[in-house]
Amino acid sequence: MANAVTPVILGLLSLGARSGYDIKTTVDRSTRFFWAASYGQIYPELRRLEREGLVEGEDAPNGSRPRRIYRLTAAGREELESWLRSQGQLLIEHRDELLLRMFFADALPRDEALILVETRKRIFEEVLETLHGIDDMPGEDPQFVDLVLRWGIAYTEWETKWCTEQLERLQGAAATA
Amino acid sequence: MANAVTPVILGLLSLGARSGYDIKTTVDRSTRFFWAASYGQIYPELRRLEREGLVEGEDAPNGSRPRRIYRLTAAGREELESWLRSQGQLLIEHRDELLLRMFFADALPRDEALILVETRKRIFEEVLETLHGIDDMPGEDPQFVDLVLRWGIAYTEWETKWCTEQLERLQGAAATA
DNA sequence: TAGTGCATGTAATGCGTTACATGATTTC
DNA sequence: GAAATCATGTAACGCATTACATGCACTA
Repeated sequence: MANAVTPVILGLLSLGARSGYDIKTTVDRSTRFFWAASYGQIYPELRRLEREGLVEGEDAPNGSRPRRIYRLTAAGREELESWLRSQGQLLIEHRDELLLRMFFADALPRDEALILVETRKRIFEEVLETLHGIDDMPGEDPQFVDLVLRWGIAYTEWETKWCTEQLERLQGAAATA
Repeated sequence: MANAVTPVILGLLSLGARSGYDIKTTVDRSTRFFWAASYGQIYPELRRLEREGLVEGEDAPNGSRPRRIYRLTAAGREELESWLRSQGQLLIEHRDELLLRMFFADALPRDEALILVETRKRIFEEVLETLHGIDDMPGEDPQFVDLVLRWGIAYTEWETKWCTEQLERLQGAAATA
């Protein structure tokens, strides 16, 4: 995989032919929660993948508005499957500024520190609404696409639950202190 | 906050004076799970923060081996607190290649797709061991530092539990199909 | 005395995001 | 007819990682 968008492009095309614009739109509704992608990566990579023979582009203009949809070639599907089966080190990288703030919350008075936990809870509640909105969208998703959406909802619910529990615990401790 | 390491540096110095090397070592045992930092960021930023008067460096060589430890100034503490209290958009960004693979697992035969879930479970079990190792390290942590470590352990346990449940569900579904 | 850990530092590299440019089509 | 959406594309920018350079101190 040449770069970070490569598997996203091959993967999304395995679910159906799409334009670069479609890929970006789909990413923004699905993988962006754990794997983002921008136009600046997608368009150059599509052309590179076509040169390499992993995808095939076809002009499909809407009237005189240009449009090019890509489909996976046999070689592209093989490449995708080989990535899915690969054993190497897989990347997990989180940047979570809310956690970072909680980590240093000892520098604040206790009541203000607790607000940070409340804020985290509120933000995940908002994410949960977004995810339910996606879940309610019409159309059947492939099984594992759906599985990952379930994961997102379950994870987000877990986060809000954790915040609630910790707030109770910390506030309880304050009462008995 | 000028860049991504700034809050980490100010935050860690709020817990005690440290050298750049110490900061990197501490980050690698703590925040790196949700906020990484490299030497290439830390050393230049320490000097910038000193120029700005947010930290104060003092030479503290070990024999003839040079060493410089930094402490937070009053201005630095204010900057940290103001960041902790800031209301703006806070960044949450995940890159999780294991989830990405699960998302596209429909491209594989079912039994191989399930292996991806098993792999995810195994990897989080390994992370859990790492975290227990950190937890077992001697020394008292400040309350919120400890809270975030608890978070890490609880989150990782949740991940393994989720994988176990989904494997059971998916294997059960296969049996009745 | 060889290897590991302590300690600082930077240059090169690689990469992704942001911002901008352009223009057609659909919707209100 | 204005605004939003569809659609493609790239140049500039910012930023973090990687890799390298250097050298002392401790320990097996």
